[in-house]
Amino acid sequence: MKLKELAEQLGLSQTTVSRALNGYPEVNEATRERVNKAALKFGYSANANARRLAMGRVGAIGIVVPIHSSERFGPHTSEFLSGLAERLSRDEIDFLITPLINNDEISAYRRLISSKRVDAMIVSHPSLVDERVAVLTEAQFPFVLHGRTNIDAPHAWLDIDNKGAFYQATSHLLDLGHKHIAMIDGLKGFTFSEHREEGYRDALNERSISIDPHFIVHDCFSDEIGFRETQRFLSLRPHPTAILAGSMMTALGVSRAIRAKGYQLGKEVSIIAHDDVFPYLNASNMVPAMTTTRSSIRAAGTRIAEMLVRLLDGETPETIHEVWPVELILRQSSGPPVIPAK
Amino acid sequence: MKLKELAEQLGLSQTTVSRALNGYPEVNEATRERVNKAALKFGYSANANARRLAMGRVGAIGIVVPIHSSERFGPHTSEFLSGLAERLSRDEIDFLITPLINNDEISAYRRLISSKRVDAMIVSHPSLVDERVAVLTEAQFPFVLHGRTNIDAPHAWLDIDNKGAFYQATSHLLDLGHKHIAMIDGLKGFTFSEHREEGYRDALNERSISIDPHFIVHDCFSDEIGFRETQRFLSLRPHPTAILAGSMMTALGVSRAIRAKGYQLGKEVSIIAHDDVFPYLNASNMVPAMTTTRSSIRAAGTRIAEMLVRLLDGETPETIHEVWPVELILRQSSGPPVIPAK
DNA sequence: CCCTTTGTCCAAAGCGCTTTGGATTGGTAT
DNA sequence: ATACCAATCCAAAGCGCTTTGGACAAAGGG
Repeated sequence: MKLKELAEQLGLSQTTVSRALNGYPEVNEATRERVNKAALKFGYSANANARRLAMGRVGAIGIVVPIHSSERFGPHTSEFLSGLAERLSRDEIDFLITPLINNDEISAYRRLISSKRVDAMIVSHPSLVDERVAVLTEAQFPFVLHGRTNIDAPHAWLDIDNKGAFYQATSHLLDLGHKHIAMIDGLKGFTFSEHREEGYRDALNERSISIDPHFIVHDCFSDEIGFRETQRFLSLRPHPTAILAGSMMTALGVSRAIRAKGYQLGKEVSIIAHDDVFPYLNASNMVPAMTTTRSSIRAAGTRIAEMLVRLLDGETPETIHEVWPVELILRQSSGPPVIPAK
Repeated sequence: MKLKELAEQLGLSQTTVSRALNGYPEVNEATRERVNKAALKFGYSANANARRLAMGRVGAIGIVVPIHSSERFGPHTSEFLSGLAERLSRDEIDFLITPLINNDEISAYRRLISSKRVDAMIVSHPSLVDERVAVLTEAQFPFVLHGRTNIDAPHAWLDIDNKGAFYQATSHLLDLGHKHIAMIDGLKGFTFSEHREEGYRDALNERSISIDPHFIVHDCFSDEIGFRETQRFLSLRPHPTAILAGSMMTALGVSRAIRAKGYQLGKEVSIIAHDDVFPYLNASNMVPAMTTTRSSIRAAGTRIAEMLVRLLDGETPETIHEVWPVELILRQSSGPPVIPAK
């Protein structure tokens, strides 16, 4: 069933039917109702391609997901997308996921722009100087950045206070009396990793505690990395009495390694993890309950969707950005250091 | 830059340029090369909407993701999508995710069909008699089902042998001497959950062991459910000496509860989990290493993408279906039951 | 009673691409 | 020479929708 046929059925012109369906004012309410009823009855729904061709607007936003790299389609991404979806579905905007294979991100973004298949894009995991952001702003293509980058050009973004989070966590451990604090951070180069490290370093520097490079790891977030690196940490002399974990996945591995060594969490070795709030992995349910810096990545997705809608409604990107504070939630996995009973 | 302009630049007709770009034979190789170069130089890339409108083909497949329900956008979904992406990106097919809010699945599928925005769809988590499958086959819309359903109409699907997996796991536990085996399965109504329960029941019936309804739980897959239900199990008299967990998330909670009770995994209480193979959560890395029934959901995604491509190439759905066997991998979390030292 | 306004509706012109049905050319067979 | 064929290229007709620029009638103002 196409518009033309529907119009014929109703004895109206395509124009009127189209307008009725799209809520334009210049059509009689009675007519509109008649049209709506008929559309429902015949199961008519506009051909999206034709519609977009005619309007120039698409009703979809684009996301490029690298599928082979380490920041792959993991639990963070899916929580984030889930949050996005929550808001975007209200406006019937769906999203187009372009998987990236050859790792040529920039050209993937370029193609997506010129193919006119999306109205806007979301870019995640920025580096300190992110070329994608540069390309998109230059092309005047609307987008929201999840994270921060140092590119000058005005653009919309939302980020959490990663630096503050790790500063807080580190300071808290220092307050508890820890002198040797290790960190398993995200991959080098990403802004969030750098910011976290900054927070960590600032806290240590503030107390004039020297920073041991062996205590800093940059890698992907996984149980395995957490386990392996913690084993390494614990074999050092002196070993760290507290570990910052960049994600809950990492934290699982860290906890495992601590326990494997016969230590108790929050006693011989403390741990504070960053928690993106996964519905299936709850920090407060762990044993012992895990102290975390907490910020829902899902909520961030929802908010970013909100920003995107504002952007598409014509709001200027300059005014759209937010930094979310991160709360430190004290639970049992962090406590004053205890000398291991030898 | 649009086709017309490019054609003018080249002094050719739109027809020729279009054909050159799309690899049609009736254009001189020299001309084709000239066109390709120019396209590259001017950064021309066809407007996807116009192209689709003209061709009737889209270059995207659709997925409806319920975002509020329990089978939400979780780690399973993202691993699966990741697998899909791996294969689809080769053919430059991207996917359109339609978030579902009001839970009116059927009409979401209907809209997606009639809006002509996708060439095919993937449907996941079927129930025993799945209405979506019925609607799609009736509409003659190409799709691949991830899982199985009892709908007669021929359709393409791929499923793992859930029944066999749980039959194997249960039998193994019985071989070890367990008499009281509990199961935390997926939500009631989904085919995979039902199949798993069948496998479990068959194994028990085969040995004439009566089935205690208190030992069977249907719920979503999460750490929390695993923990809570295992606590409940362990408070029963007699309590189960082995627990089947439907997912690795669940298994985490189960392990936690077992340990919290002061029991050792594989001793007082054994556990076998179904492992969908998450890159960030490795069964063999756990302590003790976890016995699992193992089948990569990511690989399934890739294979389903493959099937989809075949379907779009005109292959008939009748011939496209596969059941994947599931391997039981014995590790340390399962062993003969040990009477708790009271 | 004529003129303007307002409320409805319509015909037709795009949107940018693919594809059908030729037209043109140069070469080969008759 | 004539006819025929293959190799190239092109003009124009869609694809199904939105939107511009009126047309037409009823209503209101003088």
